Formats: sequence, C-alpha cells, structure tokens
Amino acid sequence: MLNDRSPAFSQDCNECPIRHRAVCARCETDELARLDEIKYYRRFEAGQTVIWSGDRMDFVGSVVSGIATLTQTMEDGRTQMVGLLLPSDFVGRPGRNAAAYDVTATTDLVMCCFRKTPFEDLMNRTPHIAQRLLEMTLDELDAAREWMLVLGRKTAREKIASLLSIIARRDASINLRSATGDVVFDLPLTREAMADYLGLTLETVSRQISALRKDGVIALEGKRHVTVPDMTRLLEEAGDDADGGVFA
Amino acid sequence: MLNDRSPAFSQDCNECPIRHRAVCARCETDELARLDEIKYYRRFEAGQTVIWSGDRMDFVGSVVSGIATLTQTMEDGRTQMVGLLLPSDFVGRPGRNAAAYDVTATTDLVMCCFRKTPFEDLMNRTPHIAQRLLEMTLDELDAAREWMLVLGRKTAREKIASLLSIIARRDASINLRSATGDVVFDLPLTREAMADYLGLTLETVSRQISALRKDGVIALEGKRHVTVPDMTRLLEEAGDDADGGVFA
DNA sequence: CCCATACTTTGACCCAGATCAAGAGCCCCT
DNA sequence: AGGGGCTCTTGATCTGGGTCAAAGTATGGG
Repeated sequence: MLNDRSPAFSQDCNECPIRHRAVCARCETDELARLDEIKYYRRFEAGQTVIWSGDRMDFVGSVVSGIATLTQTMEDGRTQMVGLLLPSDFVGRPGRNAAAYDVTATTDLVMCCFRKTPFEDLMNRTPHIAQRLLEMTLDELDAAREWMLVLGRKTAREKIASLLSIIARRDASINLRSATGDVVFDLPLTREAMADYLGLTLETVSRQISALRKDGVIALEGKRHVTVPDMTRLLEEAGDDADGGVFA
Repeated sequence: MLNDRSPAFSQDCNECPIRHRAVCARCETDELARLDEIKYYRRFEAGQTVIWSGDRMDFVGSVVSGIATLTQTMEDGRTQMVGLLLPSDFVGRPGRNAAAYDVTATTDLVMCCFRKTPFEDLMNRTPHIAQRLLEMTLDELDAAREWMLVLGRKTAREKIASLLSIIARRDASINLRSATGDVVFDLPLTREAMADYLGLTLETVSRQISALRKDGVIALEGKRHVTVPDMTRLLEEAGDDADGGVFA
C-alpha cells in the first residue's frame, strides 16, 4: 500500500498526508520513493505532549489521524491556542531548530514524520516540495488571520459559533449527514481547550453553548456530540459573510 | 544602482526588498537580472487603498518605504487589523487571484511590484525564490500566532505595551538611540488604527497610553513621538518573556 | 459497587473595557 | 483671523464576560 505510486494513490492517500499534500502528483516517482524511505511514524496518547515550546525540534511531519493543538503560554499560566492540527495538517519548520509553541495531542494521535536534515536535503532537490509547503503555509496564515478577527472583535457567542463552524467544516465526519440533512459531529476539544482557542474562560464557553442549544441553533447529545439542524443559521450566529462555503 | 549585482548589494539593498529578502545572494546573477526586468514601482498616498478584499489581485510585491495595513471587516463595520506591512515585508499570494483582506496605505507608500504571471514563471525556474518566500511566510505565521496570544489573553495595558515593543523593534528609526540610550520612534498609526490592531476601542488605547506615560514607562512629545527610557520595563509591561531580544 | 478524578453546568457577583458624551489641540483652507 | 475637519483626551456610566463557588455527571479503578 505505502509503495503504491499510481496517480490515483497520490490523490487519495490518507496514510501519509505529507506525500499527498506536500508533494502531490507533480514530483517524479523517484522523489516519492525517497520520501517513503525517510519517513517514520510516531504515536501519541491523548494528553501527551509532542514537543515543548523552545525545545529542539529535529523533525517535521503531518498528522495522519487524531488531533493536536499548538499553544502559547505566558509565565503566569495564561494560555492561548494558536493552531489546531487536524489530519493532513503539517507542523514543523525547515531551517529552524527550536519549536515556537507547545504541541499537544488532544486525542490519540499518529504523525508521519521526517527527520529534518534528510527532509531539507530532499526539499532542496525537489522544488515542488517547497512550493507545496509554501501553499500550505499561506493557507495557515490566512486561517490564522481569520482567527485574529474572531479573537479581537467577536462576542463570546459569535466565537463559539465560529469554532463550531470551523470544526464542522474540517472534521472528517462532517461528510456524514443524517437522513434529514443535519450536520453532525463530535467536539474534539474539552470546554477548557475551546476556551483557550477562543480567548474565553471555560465557564463562558459552557454558558454560550447552553445558550445556543436553548435557542435551537445546535442540539447536544451528551457533552460532545453536536447536531446542527441549519448550518446557515450557525454561520449567521458566527457573524460570517453569508456565502456559506461548502454548506451553501 | 539597480543593476549592481555585487554580493554587498544584495545584502544591503533597500531599493528592492524582494530582491534582498526573497532572493538573496543564493540565486544566479541571471535570475536577479530577470527580477529587475519584470519589477515596477507603485506609489500610494496616506489613506489610499492598495486593494480591497475580494478584488482581483494580479500582482505581488513588497514595501519599499512607508507603512501599509492588512485589515478584515465584518458587515456591521467591526474591523480587525491582521497585519502590519513595514519596509521589506512581502504581500500577495502566488497561485491565488483574490485578495483576502483590505490593504491600505497608512503613510505615503512605495511598493516594488511584480505582475503575478511572470513572477510565478520566474519562481518555477528559480527554486530559491519559493524557498525564501516559504521562510518569509513562516515568519509571518509565527508573528500572526504571537499576535493571537496578544489578542486572546492580554490586558489592554499589556496590549499597548506589546504594540509599542513591536514597533520599536521593527521601526527603522529604532537604530537611532538618543545620547542617553533611550529608544525613540514615531508611532506610524492613529489611535484608531492601534485599536483595530489590538481589538480595543480608541478611547481605551488613549487611556492606556496616558497611563503608561504617567507611570514613566514611556514619554510622549506631541501625540506620536515616543521615548522609551527603559526597554526592559516596557517588555515587562507587555508580559513578554524577559529575554529582551535585540534590547537585552 | 463505591469512590476518586476529571469534566461540565449553573448561579451570584464584580470589574476591565465598551459606550456615550464633551471638549481640547492641530492643521489646512479661505 | 476664523472656521471646519480631524485626531486625541478625559469623564461618567454601563455591561459582557471574568471570577468565585458549588453542585451535577461521566468514567475508570480498586
């Protein structure tokens, strides 16, 4: 399976996202084979730290399954999540040795990693890797800037609705809609982690989720399982431009 | 001057930042010459809009002199600044046609631009351009994420101190210290623009600046000219890790 | 089965920063 | 000089979300 180099494979590969996302079908077969040679897998349990901010980071890699968070912490303990890594997201920085933020697994996590030196060598010989990484990084930058609007200007309710929209949009299980067309997914984060993402306290997160439930914007089963009967309504609550994206 | 291709030039060039920052001395002379062939300059007056979010953007470029801001706006008018472009900063996205945010000149502005198609062609033939752009984009991503911590978790006073630190660090005139070692610079933004960067109101910005002045953290001459007698103190006020960076 | 631990909800109260309002300083134009 | 825009400051008041506190709910271990 991992050695299949057909075009179809490089389209559909979930097994090794860097291969699919960073390299795609544009590179020659030999380079793909080289990537396979130097890659390795790492597994983490929920709650485990992948790397601490400031530590030496001698690898780059992407998420195969599970969810990881990037967080920054002040000396007094205030914490802000600065990124959410879902399957196929890339982490690590060619050309720099220290991690800039804590990376933590919030669920069981599998990453596809490359030791930095061989990866950089390969990147130098394979222009498309740098170009693909550039595209991915620009996407992340756009996402980070969009999040700055959420953090700086949105109300607590809008923040929650924005987070739910993003998770709905990106969570793989979103592809499964119920018979009635509802959007259904599981929250991969605790209330505290959501608070850290949104610049709120966990109490406010809890209150706003309750409020959205009372107002019929979402339905909850247990603490984590969310049903969105009307995605357009949720996007309105988030204060987003009403284009609706994939849900239009 | 613009045709000087000595190594010293590519180190010191202020005239065409993309050449210095995106290409540097690693590329061959021919490619540098090609960059010179396709570049052109654009001038904007203070307050003028470079491009509106959503508009077709058929160029990329970098700031030669002056200051521009990237902002996002909600329908109801709430706006968040998501980036500050100082001289040598790059803007634009190879491979995408629509601008993702408003770009506005806040001072008189000169940009060094490249039409997108020839730039992309050149990038495809010159791997170092993509690699250098990747580095620059990763820097911007780190800065954006650092700003997320400011927006999400810092108090108004800390936000102001953080902004002043960043401007002090990046403003070219910082290199000029007064005889006593004070750090001196001009604020390139109105109170309202600072508020939009920090997720505050302009009244709060004004009050916090007054408070910092009263407490002797900064001194003001007129509305815009700032003197910082003790940079370490300012960084403490910003809640930053006390490494001090260039000011240590 | 019961307890410990971690996560979540809800209530009561408070405060940092928003909002509303009034001037003050400044620059440019006529 | 005098006005008309700006930008900026300062005061008074209000409020969204933080803080503190307590109780509810899973889940897993002994």
